[in-house]
Amino acid sequence: MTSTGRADRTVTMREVAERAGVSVTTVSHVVNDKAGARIGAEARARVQQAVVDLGYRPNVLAKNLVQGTSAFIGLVADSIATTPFAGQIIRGAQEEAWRHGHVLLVANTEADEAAERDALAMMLEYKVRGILYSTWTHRATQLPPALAETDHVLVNCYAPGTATRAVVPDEVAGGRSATALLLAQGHRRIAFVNTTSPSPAREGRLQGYREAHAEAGVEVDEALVLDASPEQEGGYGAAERILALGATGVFCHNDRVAMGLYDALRERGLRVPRDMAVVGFDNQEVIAGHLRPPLSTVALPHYELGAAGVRVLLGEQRVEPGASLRVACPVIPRDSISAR
Amino acid sequence: MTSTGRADRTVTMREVAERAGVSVTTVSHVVNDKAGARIGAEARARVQQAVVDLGYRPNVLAKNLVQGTSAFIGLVADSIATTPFAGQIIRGAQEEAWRHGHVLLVANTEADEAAERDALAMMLEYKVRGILYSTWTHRATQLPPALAETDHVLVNCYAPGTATRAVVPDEVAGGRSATALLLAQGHRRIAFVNTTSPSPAREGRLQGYREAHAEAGVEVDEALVLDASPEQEGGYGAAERILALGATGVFCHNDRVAMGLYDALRERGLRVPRDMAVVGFDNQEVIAGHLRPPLSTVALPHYELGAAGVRVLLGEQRVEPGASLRVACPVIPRDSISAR
DNA sequence: CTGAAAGCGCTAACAC
DNA sequence: GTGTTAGCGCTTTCAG
Repeated sequence: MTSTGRADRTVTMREVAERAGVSVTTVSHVVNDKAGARIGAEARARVQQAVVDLGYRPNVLAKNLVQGTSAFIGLVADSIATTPFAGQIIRGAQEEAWRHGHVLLVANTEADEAAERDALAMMLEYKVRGILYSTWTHRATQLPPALAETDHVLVNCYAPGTATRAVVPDEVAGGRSATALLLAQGHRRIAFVNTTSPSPAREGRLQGYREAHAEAGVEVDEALVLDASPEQEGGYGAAERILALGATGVFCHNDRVAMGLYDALRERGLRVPRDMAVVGFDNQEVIAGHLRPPLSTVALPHYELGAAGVRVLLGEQRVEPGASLRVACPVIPRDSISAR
Repeated sequence: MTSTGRADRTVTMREVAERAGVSVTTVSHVVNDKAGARIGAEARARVQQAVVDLGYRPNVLAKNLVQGTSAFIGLVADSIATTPFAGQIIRGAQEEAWRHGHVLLVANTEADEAAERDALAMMLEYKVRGILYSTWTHRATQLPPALAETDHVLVNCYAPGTATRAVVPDEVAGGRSATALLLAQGHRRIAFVNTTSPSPAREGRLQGYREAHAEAGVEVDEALVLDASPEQEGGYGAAERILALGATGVFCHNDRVAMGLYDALRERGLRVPRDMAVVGFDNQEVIAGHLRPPLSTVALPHYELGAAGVRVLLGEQRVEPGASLRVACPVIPRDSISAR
């Protein structure tokens, strides 16, 4: 009657014990490969056979209960929609959690306060090991009080003036890399189309832009720094000004802005990179990899943010209370900066 | 000493009972708002006060154990990366699960068999109520054996020749809608840039294209049906052929193809929609909403797929064994089909 | 080497 | 109205 059981009625350890003719203790020992447990080869084999025959699956919930620890890590995200970004954070967190034998409980709040309260309550009731509180876009945030009831770390956001640990992208270094890409090609008049909305990305990338110039010994003409809405429309609309400034290269606040800029340039019969070198930010796959020519950009490390968040939470990676771990933004060079 | 407790050491029901001077049963009754339980107003108040004072959070794991039911629903996804699509399925499933008092356990397998086995094992050990098995792109799939150990439904995929229930997008109706959009504007020579990869999307949308023509009493010139790789590059490359065919409107297999086509048209000095009306598919926000002009398209109902999957799993929505629930693909009209 | 027994935090009869 | 009691499936001393 050896068949991989379909657990209509869930098989318990006691049943395995009975079938193997041993006690539950013995079953527990062999199932968990207990270190200091000396089980006879014969008994062990019988147990293993019974496990297979019955299609036994341990009940983690019961195990957690008796051990007083759960292997849950909660991830609350303010948005999962719109872009692949949140998905990457989830993926990074999930895979890293797994690697450490933990399981991710995901809750999406769409920035709704009630949903957030419910989500946290739920996680606390599941006795999570800790909570990752993440936002879709890098920003400062207020901490919901319930977070204090368990260990937590912020992902892609930070709480100024608190002792909370955070994991965020290194915007400054990213801005520096993006600008350096252009500088390295010999560009000296590099426009920067920054976003209009105040954010760490806005400040950080601008600072990076300045630092890169300083490192290269190039003076920044502040007139080259523009603001535009951080979408295709913004980039499209900025083209005129960029051209008027005599820039030969442009660092765009994000890939969508670059996409809009591409359109505007094309309409004027200008070619990238021959007439204008362009660098984006975000590495939004659907866009950056498929523009003509493919867009050089700097990637936002969402996967890494999620993964690092888990490591910090589990104490695998140390971050001082109140400090932020800055994760590097890798450069993705493509064809928009040098003719081939 | 009324303070919202920070649960360093987790507070149990027994402690609440002691503080309130009642038995655990009473606490259980008031905490769960038990229907047939007559608890004195006085005792109830004392319990509620104790709950607050101690910062008590029920332990769902223990509750699940005794009740023999868990509130977990597993969602295994083959990919969470690349696009926002998987994210939307997750979001739909998560929110619908919540609405029914359930919690989503997410596992990402990146199409890796071992990861998939582990994911299923994990979910089974957590005694999930059922599993949603989803793929990133609509397709036929093989069922991993472990799935048979619990209730399950397929999301965005299907298993031909099995009794498994599935929830998939209605590609045919979607293709029909997209084509009808063009037909309604008076277009009679409508090119269809289909994908080169065999898939339900390829067959379904083509059938929809034909059906729409039939309904409008327009003969289909088969020469108007082209194949191209389902990305920007494919659309860009198809422009020449489309123009040669004398089409006045194009239905693109997806938004990315449409984006590539836009580029090619612009390079030739042609305008959308004046010189060519364009309709996409997928409603990939980052693209469709921000092309110039914004692209009319048909949305893939990923959120709904996830939500419907949960409903089917929980028996809220009936689907015959072996059958597929087809979810409508809503039309998203924008400016790419008629001059304003 | 193996088993008996206690108990994790909670619910659900069933007494009182 | 409220308390007692017996488990849920499992781990873990502690005996044998």
